[in-house]
Amino acid sequence: MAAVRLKDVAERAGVSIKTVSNVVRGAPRVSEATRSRVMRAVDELGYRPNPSARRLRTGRSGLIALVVPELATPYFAELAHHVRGEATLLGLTVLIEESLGDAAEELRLAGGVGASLLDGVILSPLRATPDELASVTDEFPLVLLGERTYGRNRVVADHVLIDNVAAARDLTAHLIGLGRTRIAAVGVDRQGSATSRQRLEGYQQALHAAGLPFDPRLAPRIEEFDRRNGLLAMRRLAALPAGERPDAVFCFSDLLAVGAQRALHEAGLAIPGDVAVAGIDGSEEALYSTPSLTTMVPDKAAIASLAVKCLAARIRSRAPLPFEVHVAPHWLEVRESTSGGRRALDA
Amino acid sequence: MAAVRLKDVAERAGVSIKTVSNVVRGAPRVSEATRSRVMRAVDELGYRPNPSARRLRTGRSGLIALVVPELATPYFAELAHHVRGEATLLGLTVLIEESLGDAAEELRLAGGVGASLLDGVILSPLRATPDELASVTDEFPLVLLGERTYGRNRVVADHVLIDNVAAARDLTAHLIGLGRTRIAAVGVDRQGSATSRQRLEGYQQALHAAGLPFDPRLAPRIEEFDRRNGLLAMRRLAALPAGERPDAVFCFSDLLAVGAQRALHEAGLAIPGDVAVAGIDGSEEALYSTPSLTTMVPDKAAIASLAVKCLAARIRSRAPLPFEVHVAPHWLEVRESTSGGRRALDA
DNA sequence: TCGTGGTGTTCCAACGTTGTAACCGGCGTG
DNA sequence: CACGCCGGTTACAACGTTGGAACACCACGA
Repeated sequence: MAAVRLKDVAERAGVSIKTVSNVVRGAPRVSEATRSRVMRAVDELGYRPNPSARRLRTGRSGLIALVVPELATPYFAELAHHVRGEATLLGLTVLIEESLGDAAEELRLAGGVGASLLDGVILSPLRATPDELASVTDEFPLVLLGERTYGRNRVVADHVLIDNVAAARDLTAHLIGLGRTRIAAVGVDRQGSATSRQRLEGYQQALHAAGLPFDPRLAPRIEEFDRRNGLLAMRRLAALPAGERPDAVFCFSDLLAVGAQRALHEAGLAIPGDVAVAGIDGSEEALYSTPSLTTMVPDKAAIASLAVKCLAARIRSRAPLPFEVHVAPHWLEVRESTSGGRRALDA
Repeated sequence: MAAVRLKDVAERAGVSIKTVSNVVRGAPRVSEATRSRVMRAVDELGYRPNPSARRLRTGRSGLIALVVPELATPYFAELAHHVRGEATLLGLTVLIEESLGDAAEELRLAGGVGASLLDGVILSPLRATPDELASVTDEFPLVLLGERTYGRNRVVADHVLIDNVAAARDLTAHLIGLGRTRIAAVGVDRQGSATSRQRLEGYQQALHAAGLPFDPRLAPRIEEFDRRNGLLAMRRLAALPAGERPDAVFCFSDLLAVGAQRALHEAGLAIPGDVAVAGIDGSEEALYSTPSLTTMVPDKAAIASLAVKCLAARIRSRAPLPFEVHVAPHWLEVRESTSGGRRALDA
């Protein structure tokens, strides 16, 4: 608490308030003598600048928000972890918000909540469309994760993403490479989110390249990317007549894959003997599941780093920069759920 | 960004700034006529109060922090989710911080970071001792999760916790009730955190009540409550000579249990046939693991609710209230990892 | 000796809000 | 009819900080 103000420090050091302000902000034009004298007074009194006053005066709060659909989703929790770390490096504080998959809430949060509380927002949109978000983006620094403009040519905001189509294509190709021919895709959502569409696209490309037909029955619709939906979808797939049952499942998230594994376990089907399973996210949960889960890993550290740096740059320059699209790397981790066997993890 | 101020609204409504302020704050002494006129102006201009200015004037920011060791831990992610929900109900915004298990960082964050940014803090301490935290607590609203004073009689802060000793005792008793006699405890940490000590205590109480000896070799020391430590600890336990190997494992977290299950899987031991496994946390991951994991569930919603309400009360009353200790309920979920079988989840 | 220029410091005002006190008008009461 | 009271409104100052202009000081060259 200790309401130590610039004024107190100034009196102690025998200089004016403004000089103390100059020192603590690291402004130039301060002699070494006064600087050290002021710093000593700062340390002795334990002065900490008042963020509200600073914000009121400068219009900058040093506060950014990360908006994710759901914090308890491992992927977003891990991402939040990385974003926080990256932001701390840049002297920014991160406010984490949940949209809970509500489009209106996403739009509200994209605009900066209490507007003048935040300098900028990193948003992982689930329902809100690029067009809707475009209205915010001229006035307020906003970086989008994993979305991309469709339909129109113009980019409406900064984007950081992985190549979802390629990731899905490569993962499907991996399953095809195992000799599987009836490959299901679990993750086509009813609302038609961009992520879902892109992964379906990659999946279809891989099927097509291998001369395999696309069977809509193997691409059931789901509501959310969570364990429960994976479980329910896989139960239905496992219940298909013998010849029509899939021999591999490409899940659009690790959580879906974990749910699918559970359904296969209940149905008494072997993984990968009867059905191979793969996910996307690179969550630690996937590594430790039984069997360990093959997954396509987005480089979360890179995504976080690019997003924070991009946002920081946009905040710094008030002038409207052209929007950028950054693509983060991804890679495949092949594990027991597609390769079989029982290896010790190197943990 | 639409810098609409009280002044703008006042001009539009033809009243003074202060009257507008009174209206938006819901202060009494405003006639219905002016109230509606002002509200209309507010809506038309899209006025949003400036949090920084408000905070500067009132000393309240409506911002609280939740400090957890690690966001990517499912338990804390779920807890954060609940805390956010509860705080939103009370009109508070939550800033989520990670201490990364560093005592100094915990102390710094307990003090409110930039002090004057936050109204209060909910801290889940891992390393910092109650005595260290006591220095903060007189000056700054602080609620602790899951710690409790030891050694001294005085309570140094508000606490919200579950009865860890009882939870551990009941869970161990459950394992004993299955007829197991060599029950390992995975979760004794080197730093001797309060949580770890309390759970060990409950474990020992249950052993004692059943007339079973305490074998220190079955209570290996670990570093963290994560999957990796569970894996490594269980590997060592599984490598014990036949007669000394445990036939059940009580893990102090679900993550440890998941790691332990993985080690048993690698060692070719059956769960629960050879070794029964149980955890604490009630994470969703535990429900979907293979086999599904018996776990002691802390009522996270209750913990979050109690913590937020307690903190809000302390913030409201500047006067030093006596410290309170709230105990949240917990219950046992018995699943395949101790009961055997293969049931369909009712999801 | 006086300017000149640069360097270091101070003074003033303002950011948007709210608490306090003062103000105004109308009503009920003596 | 005068007075006091109270509901409703306004004026003013202050919260802690920083940008800009003004100011003092020193060394230097004219």
